[in-house]
Amino acid sequence: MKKIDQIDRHILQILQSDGRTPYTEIAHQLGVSEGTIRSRIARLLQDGVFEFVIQTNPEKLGVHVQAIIGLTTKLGMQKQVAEQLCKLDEVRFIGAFSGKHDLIIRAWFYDNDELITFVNERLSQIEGIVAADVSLELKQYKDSFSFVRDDEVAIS
Amino acid sequence: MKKIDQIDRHILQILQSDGRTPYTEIAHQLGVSEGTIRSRIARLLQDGVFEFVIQTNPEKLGVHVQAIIGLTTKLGMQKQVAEQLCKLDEVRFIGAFSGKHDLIIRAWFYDNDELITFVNERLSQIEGIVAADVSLELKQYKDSFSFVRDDEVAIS
DNA sequence: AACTTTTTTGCGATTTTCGTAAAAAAGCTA
DNA sequence: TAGCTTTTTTACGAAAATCGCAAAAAAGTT
Repeated sequence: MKKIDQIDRHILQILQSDGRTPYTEIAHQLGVSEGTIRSRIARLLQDGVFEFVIQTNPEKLGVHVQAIIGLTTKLGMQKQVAEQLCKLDEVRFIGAFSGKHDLIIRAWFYDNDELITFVNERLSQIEGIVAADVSLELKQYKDSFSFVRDDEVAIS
Repeated sequence: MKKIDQIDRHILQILQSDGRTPYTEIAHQLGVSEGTIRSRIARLLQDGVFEFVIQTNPEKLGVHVQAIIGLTTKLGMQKQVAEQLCKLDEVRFIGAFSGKHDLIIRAWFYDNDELITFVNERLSQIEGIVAADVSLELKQYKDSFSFVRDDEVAIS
């Protein structure tokens, strides 16, 4: 995989604020040709550096309840539990962690009922989960998923 | 704000797997005109239902360390702490929660040194943080941020 | 049923993307 | 460093997508 340079970072920075910016526009901003932007984006996608996606606003879709759940798993069953969890649409994040909990997941629900049902019926049926520590999200202050720091892009 | 219907959900579902799908292509898949897709997307963006963004792969950008940190804040200072944290580029998620921790944040770093520096120098300088409980991410199984369940989109 | 409002469609003009070959730049070797 | 190879950028016509907007259709109201 080729090294990512300043031009690449600049492209990523522009796309993280609007993933649909035309290549011609990016080219104009960076002072290079459209073809350059095109081939670089193709390479970055090829190398799996980034993907074009959308970020939906949960509230606007009626998703009023989000939770972070710390899970304790039976020794040796962590991977298997994670794989089961991956299948669930309500679960948006799953990670293995050092610390109090073996797995930490983040999930979203239309309402409290759905959350309760999830914990009582869905989680309890997954073999290998020993304990679940639920934290209800009361307010979200920030949520981003693209990592190109402003100070890493030279101002041109 | 207008109600979101099946066509809107279908549009969102397509865009969540490729945020750069041409409107003509979406129109073709749904059997409506390009103009319909265009006006609906304009409305959804207008209403703040979703945004076009990119998702970067942390590892590919040299971000090898991610952590979830549970924070305990001094009573009445939670909002103020959250606002300070928002300014930090390393912090990708901040939420207020019920449960053991008042705030839970997720942050990313190039290496362990940066994480240590973050906890010791950055966090410690924020007025109102009483305790920080760090969990290191060992492996990520899933991470998505668009909520349109497959079963909510009628197969056409 | 008649009227109003909203949504969809159609289509030409404009803009963007795509394919590709030539030019330029960057690397490499002796 | 000159000469050669590989990679990247540029240029530009063809194809495709987006845009602007007016007419038609559909949905909602009284």
